Amino acid sequence: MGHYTRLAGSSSRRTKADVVAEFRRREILDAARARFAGQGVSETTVEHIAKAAHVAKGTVYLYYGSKDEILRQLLVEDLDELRDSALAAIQAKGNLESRLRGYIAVVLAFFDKRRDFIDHCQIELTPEVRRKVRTVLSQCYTDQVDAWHAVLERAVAEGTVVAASIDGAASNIVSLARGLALHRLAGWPAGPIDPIATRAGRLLWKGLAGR
Amino acid sequence: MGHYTRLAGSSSRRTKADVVAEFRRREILDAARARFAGQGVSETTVEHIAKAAHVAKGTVYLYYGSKDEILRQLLVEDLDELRDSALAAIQAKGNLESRLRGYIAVVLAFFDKRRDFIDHCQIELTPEVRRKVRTVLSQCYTDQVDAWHAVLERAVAEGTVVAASIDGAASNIVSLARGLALHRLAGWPAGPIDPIATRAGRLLWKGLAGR
Amino acid sequence: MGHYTRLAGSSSRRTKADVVAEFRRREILDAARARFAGQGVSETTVEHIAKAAHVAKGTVYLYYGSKDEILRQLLVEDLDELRDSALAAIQAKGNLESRLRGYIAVVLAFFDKRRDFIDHCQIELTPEVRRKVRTVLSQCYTDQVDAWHAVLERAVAEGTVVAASIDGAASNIVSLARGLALHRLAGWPAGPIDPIATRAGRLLWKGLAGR
Amino acid sequence: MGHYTRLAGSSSRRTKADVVAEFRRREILDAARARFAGQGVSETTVEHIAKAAHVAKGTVYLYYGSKDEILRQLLVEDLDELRDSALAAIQAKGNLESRLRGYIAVVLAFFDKRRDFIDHCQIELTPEVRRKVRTVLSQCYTDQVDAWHAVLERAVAEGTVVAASIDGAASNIVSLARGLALHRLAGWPAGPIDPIATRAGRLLWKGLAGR
DNA sequence: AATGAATGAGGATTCATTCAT
DNA sequence: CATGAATGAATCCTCATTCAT
Repeated sequence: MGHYTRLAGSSSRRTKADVVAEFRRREILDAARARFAGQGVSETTVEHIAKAAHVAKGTVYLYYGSKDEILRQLLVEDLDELRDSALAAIQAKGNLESRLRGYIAVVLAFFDKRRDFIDHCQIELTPEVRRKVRTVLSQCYTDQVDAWHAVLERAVAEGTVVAASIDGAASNIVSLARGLALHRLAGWPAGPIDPIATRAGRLLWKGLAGR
Repeated sequence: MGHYTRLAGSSSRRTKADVVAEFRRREILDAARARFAGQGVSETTVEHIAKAAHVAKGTVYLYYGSKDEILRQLLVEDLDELRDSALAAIQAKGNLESRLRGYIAVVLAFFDKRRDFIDHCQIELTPEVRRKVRTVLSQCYTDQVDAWHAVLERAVAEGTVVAASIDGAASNIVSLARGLALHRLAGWPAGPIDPIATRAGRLLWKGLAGR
Repeated sequence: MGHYTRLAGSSSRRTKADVVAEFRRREILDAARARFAGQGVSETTVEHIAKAAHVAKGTVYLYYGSKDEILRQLLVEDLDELRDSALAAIQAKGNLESRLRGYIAVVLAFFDKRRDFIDHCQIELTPEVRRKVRTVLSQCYTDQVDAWHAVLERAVAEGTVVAASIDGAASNIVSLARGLALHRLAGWPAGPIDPIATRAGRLLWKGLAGR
Repeated sequence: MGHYTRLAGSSSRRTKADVVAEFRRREILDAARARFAGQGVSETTVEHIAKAAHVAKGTVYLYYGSKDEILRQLLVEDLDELRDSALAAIQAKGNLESRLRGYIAVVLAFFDKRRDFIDHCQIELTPEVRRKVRTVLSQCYTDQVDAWHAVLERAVAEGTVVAASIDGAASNIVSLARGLALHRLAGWPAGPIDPIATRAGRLLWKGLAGR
């Protein structure tokens, strides 16, 4: 709102002021991301961001209307990047299997890269709570993975499932479930669960049992 | 910390005091969850929780050491519940496919039930920012799903994939990727991406192509 | 707004808490008046007020919603007091001249007493406070004018005053008193009130009674 | 302070620069008055003034040392104008009653004209400005009182007015005028000035001439 | 055990003023 | 002369936590 929104590459010649402004915006954004990632969003003060960007507190407000606006910008930037690279992978050359593999890899890589920042945006918790909860959370998944693993080994022994399939399969099962759940969260309201589960189950089943 | 940690059903006879204490703890926890879900964690003050639990602010501190401790408790409770019901589903009777289906359904149902709370814990954002970001986030997924859908339809036309498989498959692919990513987030540090992507890709591929 | 508004002498028995609360409110109000008078409204911070009232900053907000609310309260209190003592003087026993004299004296004395505070308030209110106060201020004058009007009409009926004189006379009386008070304010320090009141009273009396 | 203080009409030839400078000073002053009147002194930022004067913020500081200095200048200008027109009315031709009437009318008219600005200044000055202004304000009144005093002494000499009346009478006249003006300020909007001036003038006249 | 008044550190935001261009 | 980006001191208000009753 009245803040610099003129993006780079705007039509006419870029004045020196434009360049400086853009530099500042980037500087502030990068500084903010670093602090958010390093110590969490709510633990990061505008003062921190300013310090990290080597400007005065007031200067931050010259370029962004509020701390929230900075965060918003950051999130939107990230999601844009994720979408772009994901789409590129999906539409890449090659057969379906290689593209599936490539896609998964791209998504994982993105999360790896943004790891700290996403991690902090993930949960509105103070660092201490986050640490504490992470253990429990991790255990929660591990337990599920272990359980599936046991189930799958038995299935192999019984010949229901081909041995080659089960490497990492337990993890895939748990991840798919969680992914679907979060997907619903974002797209709420959503339809009934049953058909979703049926289709996901069938996909996994065929993936495991298949030849 | 001197706070009540004795759980119900502890060995000896429960005194009336124990019962009251446990009642209070439940009341506070429930009140906190309701407020957290309703207005976000950082927007919820201890005063709010106390009011909702029909006790005075000081009383809250008699049962929990801090606001953070309450949140922690809540998260742990939830994760415990999730784990228990997930394990039950995994180890249920029936063939593998039905258990896969059942497991997915249980996880989705859990997230549905805790939806508001999880949603607020999901991101350390003010309500306004969250609203704003949700749109972008949603679009980000939709774009990926759409892209996969297009790819799959072509694959069906080419006979690479059986038509029956593609219902909901795009969504499954995207969800699996995201689920794996978050899984890594929780379990960091983790190994290289490639084998993970390869296995997940193969699973999906077989699931789609299979018979 | 949820703040203590229960006034003293409220119906039922006053609890100790009520007493303390009222004491605090008085303490804060008095401290605020002292600081406002001493260094101006906008130069006085909430911290200053708190310090002067021997409480913490937060405590001030326990009793008043904002700095403005305190100022408003103070102004309303003063105007109420001015109105009450002015009306008493207007309706006092005695002949018209002595009452004119008495009234002027009361108004001057009030401004003398509140001198510093009024002086600063003349000058520093936020638009919102000003709006709010204007109503009360206006009423304060109107009440005095009305009271004089009633007195004068009776005087006309009794023949003490010529009918032709009283058009606008009430307004002139009140205005003269206020003008004198402000005049003193500007020229402080000033001499004793009595001779001023006597001369102004005589002038008005002759102006009203004259031929 | 090194700031432009040279007034128009200073001895030597006015250069073009002088003209421009004076134009800027006027522009800034007028802009400031408009904003102060429109939204209050403390709600008006230097940026607002600059915008309204069609110059940059820095330019304002080229002509005035501070926001306070602008306000001071404005107040002094006004008081000068008030004094000049008041003195002219006091020393006008005509009998005493008509001059009293004229004087009151002039004062009321002045306050009407400056209404918004005075209204806000009544209320928002920093201690420093107030100190500075008080001197000028005081002088403004004193001048009027002195002028009336001279007039009255002549009237006594001519036998128009009884000697006994004039003690403090000058002060009463000025005070009544000011009181009426402020009264109008509080009760705005108000009717025409003439009847008010006529009645107040007659009251004073009778009060002075009486018996 | 329960209360809620008191605390005060902490943070977002504003804006008068400076100064390099 | 003019500009407006940069500064950072200053201020209001919130709220987790304590503690006397």
